[in-house]
Amino acid sequence: MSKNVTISGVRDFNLSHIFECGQCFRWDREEDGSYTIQALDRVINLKVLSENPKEAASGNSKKVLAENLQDGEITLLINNCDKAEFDGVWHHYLDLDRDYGKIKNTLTANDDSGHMAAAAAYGYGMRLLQQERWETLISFIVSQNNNIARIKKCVASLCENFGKPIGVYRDKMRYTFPEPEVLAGCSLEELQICRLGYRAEYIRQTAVRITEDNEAWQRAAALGTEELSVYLRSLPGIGPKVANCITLFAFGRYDSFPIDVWVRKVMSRLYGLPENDTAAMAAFASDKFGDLSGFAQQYLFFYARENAKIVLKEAD
DNA sequence: CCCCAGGCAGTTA
DNA sequence: TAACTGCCTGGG
Repeated sequence: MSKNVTISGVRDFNLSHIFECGQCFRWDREEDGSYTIQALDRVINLKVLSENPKEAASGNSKKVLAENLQDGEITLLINNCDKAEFDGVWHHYLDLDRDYGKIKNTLTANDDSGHMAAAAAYGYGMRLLQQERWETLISFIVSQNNNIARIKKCVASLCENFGKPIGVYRDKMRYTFPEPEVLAGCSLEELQICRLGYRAEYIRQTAVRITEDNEAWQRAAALGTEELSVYLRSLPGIGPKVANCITLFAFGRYDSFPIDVWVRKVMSRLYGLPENDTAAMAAFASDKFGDLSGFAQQYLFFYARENAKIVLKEAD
């Protein structure tokens, strides 16, 4: 509890944009604005010590769409973690080696509509986390036809009921994400303790598949993006959207472009593509965003969802 | 009480 | 292959 480490000179880093853009589900926003994160069989608390002066000066950054959200350096305070652990584990998890300013510039320069520029400015400090494969796979099966509040509860319940305790932090016992063999050994009734609904059967069957043919699962990481996607979609409960989330969030395939209801709205109402033509949307992303499609998707998704009334008001 | 949430799978035409 | 529909659950 007393271990601390500070990291200064961090650019393009905004806690709420990173954790509330829907890529991960095991975090809690604390009263002081810090975030407690559970991942990699560990738990830490992240706090931003020095705010971007320009953003702070703007008063309410949520209401400002563009100019005021320029880059600035912040200092991170990480609790329950020492320097060695941060360097060895969390630095990579938080994707701190990547230059997001450069990514935003490239995406913006390739889109003269101005929508990408607005979305990237709005989502200032968003980063794609380098998440664990197995946890991400199960979490996004849970996510289908579901809302974020309930997804978080389901995932937390899976950990509390079937994970291993890793100690008390901030007055709560923390647990690891359950291993494939554990979920594979659960009956449907046992899994339903977590209120997973019809997704319980998908999770059980997928856990069984991955346990029984673990080699295929291990080999998947070496596959090309399309072959990886085919493999993932062969697992119960994984369709095109969930597969794209997994390749993007857990396998670092940044050419992935998950198309969900929000991205569909953006593509149709901002970029003028036919509402139901996901193939055209995928082709558009591939052409316009290329190897940076995943970053574009996160900026656009977050921008649309947080500003639905403003951004998507035209065409009802 | 109704609507629906970051879809998927099975069934029709 | 495109369109249609049911699905667990609980938040708003």
